[in-house]
Amino acid sequence: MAGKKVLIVDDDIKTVELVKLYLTRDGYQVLTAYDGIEALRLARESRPDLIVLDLMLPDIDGLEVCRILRHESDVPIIMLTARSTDQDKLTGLGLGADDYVTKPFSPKELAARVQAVLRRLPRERGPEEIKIGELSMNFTKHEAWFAGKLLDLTSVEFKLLGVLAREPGRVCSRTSLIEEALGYDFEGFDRTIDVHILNLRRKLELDPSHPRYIKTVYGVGYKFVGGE
Amino acid sequence: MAGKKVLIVDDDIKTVELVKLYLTRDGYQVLTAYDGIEALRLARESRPDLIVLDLMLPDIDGLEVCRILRHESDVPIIMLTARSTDQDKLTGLGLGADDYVTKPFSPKELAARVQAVLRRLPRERGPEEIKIGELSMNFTKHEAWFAGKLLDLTSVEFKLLGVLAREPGRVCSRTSLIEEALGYDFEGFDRTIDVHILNLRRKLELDPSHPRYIKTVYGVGYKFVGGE
DNA sequence: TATAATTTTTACAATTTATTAAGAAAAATC
DNA sequence: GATTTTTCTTAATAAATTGTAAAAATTATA
Repeated sequence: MAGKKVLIVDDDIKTVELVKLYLTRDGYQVLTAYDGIEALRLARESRPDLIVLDLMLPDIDGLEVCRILRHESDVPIIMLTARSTDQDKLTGLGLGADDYVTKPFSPKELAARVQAVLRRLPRERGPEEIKIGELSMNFTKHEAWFAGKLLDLTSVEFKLLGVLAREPGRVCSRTSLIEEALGYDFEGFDRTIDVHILNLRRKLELDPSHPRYIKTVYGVGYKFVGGE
Repeated sequence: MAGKKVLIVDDDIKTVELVKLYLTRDGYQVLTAYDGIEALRLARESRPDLIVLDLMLPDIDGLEVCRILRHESDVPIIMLTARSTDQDKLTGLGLGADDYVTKPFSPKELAARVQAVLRRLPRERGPEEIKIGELSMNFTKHEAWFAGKLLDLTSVEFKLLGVLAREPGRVCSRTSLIEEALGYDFEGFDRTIDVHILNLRRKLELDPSHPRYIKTVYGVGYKFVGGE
């Protein structure tokens, strides 16, 4: 596998260079940014596999950058914080960073953590690409293709289709779809799923009223089938 | 079905009380412990159906408690951990907790996870696919095939056939069929089963008036036989 | 802040399934 | 063979589930 891309964001050039040195030595492809704006631009453009993000940045707060990125992708983030007390505040905020490292840190330790976070990814996320019949989904690119065409899905639709398509044929109850696609903390109703299913069908079924791919199992839930 | 027993172990009274409130509201019977010793004693004595276990405990470490319990039973355990990084260490240790929840958590989310873990238990116990003679049933796909053809069953018919076919030859009374297929809270009449059996026979018997597979045991109930 | 996009809720229609009831048929009992 | 009990079958009704459109709420973006 070609070296994975890591984006380092910190306003201190020395820190950036030091970390870059270590990560490059470990075979990573390293991108750097010195402020939040640049970080967001690079993150969107180059789609790094991991981001090391400092809390204190000259323009946008690191917190804010983290929050924005979290809404756009699942890219793992390691937060650099000044004091260990900050860490608790951060975890409290439920930002969903994958790890926290307290400054000052040894670059070696950070490199080890980068490796650790990247190593556990595939286990947690499943394959990053699947194909079932005419459907193919790429989870790193966040793209779904059907019958040769790129589908324009919202993020909820994408997640929902992902859950269904990862196990073709398996019936998923609305409850399990909510847990897996919307999260355990979702507080809404079952029927929300119906509407998303309806919208999905409109986007990928030739005849949405007589679906060939996203099937209803009356009284149980929904399932995705290859279209046989 | 009577509420299942859940044991909550945490040294923080507020956390325990909050979780207890939510689980009680969901119909669970809740036991509580504030240290490892007490947790072990209660687990052995009361045999809860699930344990919510904090990692940090005043006397014995939560890790140790988990390890000990794992040697004594298969009771599902949900671990509460301080930071997501701890989770990896734990999974790495192969402790075999059934789920991990990072603090701070929403009590609602934890309640949902408790329910999810308990729900998937029975499915894990019974096989998800069975074959008896010409009949095969796949419970995750919710499909029943007979003589090479996919049967178009309603969800009650599917459940009914599942109960019968999981133990071929065993006679099931209408009462037990109702309990297992329609649920303990069903308030209707025995005769409902007769109609479902009739409909099932029409779907899988060559000659529904002279059934070869779904047999009537006069005065007792019904049974499924391989067709010998 | 205003605007657009997305997500969720609501409400009602359409559909499917479950249940009941009641007479006919079959089996057991006397 | 008549009687009683149990099961089978049909058909009408009730109940539950799903589909759909549109409004409301939320969230992202300019």
